[in-house]
Amino acid sequence: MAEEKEAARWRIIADLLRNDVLEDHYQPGQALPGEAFLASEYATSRPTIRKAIAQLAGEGLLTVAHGRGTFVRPTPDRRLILTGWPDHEDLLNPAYDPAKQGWEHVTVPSEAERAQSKVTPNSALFMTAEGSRADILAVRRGTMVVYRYAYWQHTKTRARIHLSSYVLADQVATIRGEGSGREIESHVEPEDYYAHLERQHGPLRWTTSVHARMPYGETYEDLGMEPIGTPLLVVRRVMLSQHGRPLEFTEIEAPGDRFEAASVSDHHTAEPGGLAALRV
Amino acid sequence: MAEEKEAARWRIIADLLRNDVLEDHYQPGQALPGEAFLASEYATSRPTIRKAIAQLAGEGLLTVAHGRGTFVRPTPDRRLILTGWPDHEDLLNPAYDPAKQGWEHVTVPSEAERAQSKVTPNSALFMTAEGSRADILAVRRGTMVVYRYAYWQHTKTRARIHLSSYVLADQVATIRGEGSGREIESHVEPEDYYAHLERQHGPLRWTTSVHARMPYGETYEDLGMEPIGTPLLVVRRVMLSQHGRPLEFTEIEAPGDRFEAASVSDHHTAEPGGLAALRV
DNA sequence: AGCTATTTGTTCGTATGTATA
DNA sequence: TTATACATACGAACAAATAGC
Repeated sequence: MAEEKEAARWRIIADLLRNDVLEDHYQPGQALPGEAFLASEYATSRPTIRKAIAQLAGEGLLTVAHGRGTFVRPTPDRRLILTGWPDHEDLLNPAYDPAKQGWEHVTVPSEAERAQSKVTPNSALFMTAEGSRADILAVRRGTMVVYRYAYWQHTKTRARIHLSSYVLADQVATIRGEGSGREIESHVEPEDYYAHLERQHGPLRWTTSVHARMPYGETYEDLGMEPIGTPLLVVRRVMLSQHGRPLEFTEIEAPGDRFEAASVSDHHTAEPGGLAALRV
Repeated sequence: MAEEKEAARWRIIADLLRNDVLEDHYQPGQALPGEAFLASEYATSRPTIRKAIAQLAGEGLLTVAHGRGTFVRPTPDRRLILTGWPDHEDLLNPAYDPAKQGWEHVTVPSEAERAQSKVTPNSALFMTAEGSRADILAVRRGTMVVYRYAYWQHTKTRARIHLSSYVLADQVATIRGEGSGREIESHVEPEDYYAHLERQHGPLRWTTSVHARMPYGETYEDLGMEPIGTPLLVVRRVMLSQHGRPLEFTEIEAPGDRFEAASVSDHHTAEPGGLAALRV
């Protein structure tokens, strides 16, 4: 017969605490007993209690606040990011006003630090495509693209998102030479990117994808996320020529606990209430 | 002027190690030096190193294996879950064969444990709606629904997903009485749920939503996920009557590092290669 | 404003257990 | 079997953030 190998103590305690949280033994927002109290309660040491709490925080169930206590994490309603709408706007167009969807531009902490940088929100920067950017646009690494970005904040809920866009550079500019000797002559203004691409390649096709990953680095602060236990939702919309060639893609990064992506089969009926959702 | 408050040592080390990983200083799959070595390398203690490593594991960058070492987590290609297709099949229909999409039924660890349970995959169980299930179907908690579930495994990649479905019980059965004295007379077989609902309420409308959360409990084992640092991708497809009344919804839970949800604007062109994607 | 009590955060040393090669 | 690696656990001390007076 199989020996009953007992689980680690911190795991047992985590299971007990998780049960208490899921069974509404503690209400959302409510503080748990202090670590010292729990340690004596479960006849163990503080490090063991902390390990159990860290586990539940990583599962998104608890939030730990230095000097204040440990709390059951409230689960806010998720705002909608509506995909698959018939019309596709250039959200990174400098002339685009997010206010009509209930959003406003914001400056995030990491931007404030590098204020002297060359890149600024909604400006267009020529750079080389690397990694997944190159893959999505189906070009070699090193191919030139135009990068634009912005941070938006939802006016009511103050939830933030990060938007970025990559346009194949040779679609909007003439590039001479190679490497560092490259010369770029832009002949399309960022205000006209989408109109220009549609004239050149229309009718356009679009694909949308949604995935999730764990955030790291400055993303937490920039998007005002919980430092642990919250995934990052990534929505990508790719513009394709009628022959299937990728021309541009827009990426939205949003805190996974505050947003969901949704689509409806019928666009003529039942628009979810007014400014509630972001259409992308 | 602002005092430079130094970050915690484990945080500094985590930043350094993260840089090494992201800069491909260590290759995916490669082992990092042992904890003891790193501790002496950074002139600190093993617990501090472990804290830094735990942070990066939570960010999905490292995988720690007991007795083997710490490794850079390989990022597998994500399989597609294609949403918004014109046809909507009942994936929980006992007659539905997942093999035609390249999948097979599997029994997961938590099922094996409760083998004597009344619920079995692809059987229909009458139960009461609670929490988000009730919200999605827009019914009061306690309203009866029919619950079905299954676990599928992708034949090639062995990636697993969890499917479940909830049908409003009064659509497929007659319910007499209240509470525990309730009597249920089912007059539609699970094989005919979708056809029956379409006859009663067609033409149908559909919405799809995608969100992410952190998994907990047995989900890790059941879906064969990394125990930390991987979000759970949740895809929900809701069947609505033409008047907007929710009748059923299907939910897919998938490991966030191995799946993404995608949709295309044009269904007539460029189906992504054969059996590659799950259409939902 | 300052002081104090409370609570979580960081770090170390140390010991022992368990999985893997 | 042995060596190596990670896992668990305890105790202790001090730092830092917060709340209340």
